[in-house]
Amino acid sequence: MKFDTSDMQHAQQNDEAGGSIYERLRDDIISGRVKANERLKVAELASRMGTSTNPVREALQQLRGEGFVVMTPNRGARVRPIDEDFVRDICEIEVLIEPALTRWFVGIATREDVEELERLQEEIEAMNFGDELAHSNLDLQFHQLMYNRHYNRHAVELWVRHRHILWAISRGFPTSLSRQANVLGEHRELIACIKAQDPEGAANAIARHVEGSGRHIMERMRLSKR
Amino acid sequence: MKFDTSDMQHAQQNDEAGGSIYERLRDDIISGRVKANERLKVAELASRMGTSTNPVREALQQLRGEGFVVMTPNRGARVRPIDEDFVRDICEIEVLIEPALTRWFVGIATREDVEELERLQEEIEAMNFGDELAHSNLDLQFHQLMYNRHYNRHAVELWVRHRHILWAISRGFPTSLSRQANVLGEHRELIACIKAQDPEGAANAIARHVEGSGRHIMERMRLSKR
DNA sequence: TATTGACAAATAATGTACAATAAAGGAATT
DNA sequence: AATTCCTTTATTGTACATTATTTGTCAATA
Repeated sequence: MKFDTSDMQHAQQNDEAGGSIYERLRDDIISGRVKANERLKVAELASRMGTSTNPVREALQQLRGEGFVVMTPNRGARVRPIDEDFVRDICEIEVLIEPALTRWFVGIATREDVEELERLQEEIEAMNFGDELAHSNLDLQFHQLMYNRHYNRHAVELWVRHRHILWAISRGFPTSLSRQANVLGEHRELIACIKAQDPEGAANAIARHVEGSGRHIMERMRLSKR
Repeated sequence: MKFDTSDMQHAQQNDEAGGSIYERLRDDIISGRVKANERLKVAELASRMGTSTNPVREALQQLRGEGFVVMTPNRGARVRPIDEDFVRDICEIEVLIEPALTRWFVGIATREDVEELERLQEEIEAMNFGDELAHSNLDLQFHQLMYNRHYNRHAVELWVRHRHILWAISRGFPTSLSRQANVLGEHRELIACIKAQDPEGAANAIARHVEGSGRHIMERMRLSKR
C-alpha cells in the first residue's frame, strides 16, 4: 500500500481533511494511490482515518454500489483497477451519450445560451490553460450549460460521474499543446454548429472532443507509468 | 432466477425470507412496494428484516451508490422515485449502448455463435411466452451471448444493471400479443443481420427492440396506475 | 524427504448493542 | 403569534461479540 507512514502526516490528514471518508477513499482509488485489486481492510482503514469501523464500512458499500470497489462475501473489499481500459470504457460510453445530449441541446438553445457559451469560451481562451483548476471549472460550466437542462436525468448523472472520474485521473497531468489547441477548436466548432442550428455537426464535434480527451488521458497515463 | 455472477455475490445466507437485505430493499423500491420519496428508517427496516441495524445501513449505502436511494446528512434515506420517466431515461441510454455492443458482436460472431442464437430463439418460440420466468431467462441468455464477450466491461455492466431494473419493474406485467410478435420478429431479424454480416442492420434491429421494450413497459406502468 | 491432511491459532469480516449527536415536534412563556 | 426550551425520534459513531476465512504447525503417509 502506498500511503505515507508518517504519523504526523496521518494526524494532519485526520484533522484537516475536509472530505468525508467516502471522498478520501474514492480519491485514493481513482488517483491510483492504492493499487489495483488491493485489499481494503476495514479495521486498518478505520484506524488510518481515525474513526471507528462503521463509517468505513458504509463508505465501502457506497463505493461498491458505484463500482469502485468489489466485495465478496466474508472476504471484504478490493479496489477495482482504474487503468487505461477503464478510461477507454468510460470514454466509449460518453462518445455515445454526449452527442445525444448535445443534439437535443441544439434544439432548445436560446440566443442567451449561445452568448453564455461564447462568454465562457472567451474566458477559457483568455486564461489559456494557465490554472488547471480554473480551466477545469470553466470547462465544466461550459458543458453543464448544455447538459444540465436535459430531461434525461439519468444520462446527465452518468455524465457527471464519468466526468468526475476522468478529472480525478487526469488531475496533475499536464495538457499537451496539441491537445490544448484541439480543445479550443472543438469548442469553437461546437458553438458554431449550435448557432447554425446544425445538430449533427454539433454531435460530431462533441464526439471528437470526448474521444480526443480520452486519448489524451490514456497517453498521459501510459507516460506516467514509466 | 439468477442473472449473473455478480448477483451470486450479493446473494447471502441471510435467513428466512430469501434474498439478502440489499436485494429485498432494492426489490421493494423497484417494484414500487415502497412509495416514491418515502423515508427509509433504519431501525424500522432492521426490525422488519429481523436483523440489527448495521446490515440495513450498509444495504442502504450500496443502494445509494447505485442511485436507488437518496441520502441527506443526518436525516437518512429516501427512495428514489421509479416512474415512467425513469424507465424512459434508462431505455434511452440503452438505445445508445446496445446497438454499439451489437455492432461489435457482428464482427466477431462465429458460426457456432449464430447456431447457439438460433437454438435459443427456437426455444423461446417453442415456449411462446408460456412461462414468464423461463422466457426471461432464455432472453437473457440470448442477449448475454452477444454482449458478454465485449471488451467494454463497464458498458456491459451498465447493460446488466439496466436490464435487471427493467425486469424487476415489468415482472408480473403481462406481455401483449403485439409485443410478443415484435420480440420474436426483432430477434429473427437480428439473427439474419448477423448471418449476413450486416452490422448496421443488426444495430438498427436492436435499437427498435430496446425502444419497443421500453414503450411496452411504460404502457403497462400507466395501465397499472389506475 | 517431501507432501498431504487435520487442526488450532490468528486475522478479518459480519452482526449486535448501545452511546452520542443532530433534527423535528410541541408546549409554555413572552 | 413568535420564540425558547425541552422531549421525542432517528441518524451517526463506538465498542464489542460472533463467525468465517486464512495461515501455520505438526504428524502421518507415500
